[in-house]
Amino acid sequence: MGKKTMISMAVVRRLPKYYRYLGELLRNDVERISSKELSERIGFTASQIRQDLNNFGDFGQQGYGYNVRALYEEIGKILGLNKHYNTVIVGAGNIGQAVANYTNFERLGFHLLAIFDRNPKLIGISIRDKVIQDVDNLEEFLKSNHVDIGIICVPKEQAQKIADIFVRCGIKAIWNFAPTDLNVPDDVIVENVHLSESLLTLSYRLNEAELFKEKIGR
Amino acid sequence: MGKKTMISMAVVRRLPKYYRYLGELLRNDVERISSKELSERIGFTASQIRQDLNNFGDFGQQGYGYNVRALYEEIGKILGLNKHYNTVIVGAGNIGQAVANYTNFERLGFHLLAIFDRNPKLIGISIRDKVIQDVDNLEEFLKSNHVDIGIICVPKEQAQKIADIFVRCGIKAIWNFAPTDLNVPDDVIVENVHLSESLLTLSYRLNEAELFKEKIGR
DNA sequence: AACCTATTGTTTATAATTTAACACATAATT
DNA sequence: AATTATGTGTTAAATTATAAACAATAGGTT
Repeated sequence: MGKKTMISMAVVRRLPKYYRYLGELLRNDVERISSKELSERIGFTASQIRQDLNNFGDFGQQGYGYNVRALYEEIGKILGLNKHYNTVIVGAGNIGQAVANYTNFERLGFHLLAIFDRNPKLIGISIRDKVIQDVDNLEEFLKSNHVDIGIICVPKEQAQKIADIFVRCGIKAIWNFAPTDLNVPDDVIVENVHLSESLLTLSYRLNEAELFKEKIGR
Repeated sequence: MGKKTMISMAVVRRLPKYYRYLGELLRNDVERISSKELSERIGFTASQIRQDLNNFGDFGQQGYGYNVRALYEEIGKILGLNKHYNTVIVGAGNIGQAVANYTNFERLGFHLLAIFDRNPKLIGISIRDKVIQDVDNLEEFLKSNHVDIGIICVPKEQAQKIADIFVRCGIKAIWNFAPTDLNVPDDVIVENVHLSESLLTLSYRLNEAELFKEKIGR
């Protein structure tokens, strides 16, 4: 029987939240937890939690629940956190610097190899021991260093060009902060962080009640 | 007949993307567009586009399609972009500064009133003409200034405390960059930007194939 | 040791979301 | 002016996601 059913994105996007909550429980020395109790904390139904976890294995035990440490570690493995990733950031503006400085990523196994920019005023400056390099050297760098994840923090006009370089150099995962949709082959994964879209969603929700009040009014 | 059916989040989260694509079309002097053509560009089905838009009104015309400018403006209104919002940022670290410097938000109508931090080394420094203030003055500031959106960019340990202040001062919308879930009353909207969760999702997807290869193997 | 309780993994039911179908209206064409 | 194309709004069908139900099993208790 061919390939196991792939996991839906709905499930996948909940995994990091499980991981976060289990990490907290672990730090609070909680040894075991039932789907019901986790449900009350995390805000998913107990049923959903059991179903989500069962996509990946039988981690629980009847009458007992889940061992917090074991489950935490299992989900870590599922998320690929048992491995190490090399990353580069392209674009050393505000977002690029923010990402570069977020030391927690390093702790999770995401190692920043280099930072690139095209602004001569930034090239040469150091961020966390990394000298910002000229983006013209990006392709050469990627050819002589193994990079797992390329992080795009340039303005949207330049984002596709950077993505093309990443693809050409064999990078299979792109974390994209530019407010645009990148065009890449099917075997390359793009994860977008679109701040504007998040803000506009907030703005929508802030106005939703009023929006429909008006509609009914007329 | 009571209240109009609320719009599902699935739909709402697509609205900013419509807005973005329509803005691009507008800048390229495209006058009209059909759901089919938009579908090919934006990557949603034509059917979905028509259904999404129809939640808010009859914006199209049979045999013609949608007028790009009119639709762009309509969606802008739906997103609440015909209004003006006052915002404050709490936390002037890397992310706080990145958000503060993102001038595009200003263009969309989100006006930054003030920035707060508790670090004495940051207090007094200016970011885009705003002097970083002591977070101890936050509550007082909020009482004498109308703020629509509170932006939390502090470490997770302090995030709830800031959220409590926001709530106490009547703020109804919080944009949260701290990697934690905030506890607020039902009438307060929280929009999270959880960078770690985004990165872990990417990491998961990068490993998914391998994950199930192993599973089958045993 | 037998029984009761807790809690899982899994199946079944319900709800939400997405896609397809199509009647009908407008625009373009002959 | 009549006819054909296009393309919407809307209803129906299919798919996906979530929640509920429950049999099975381990742990705790008398």
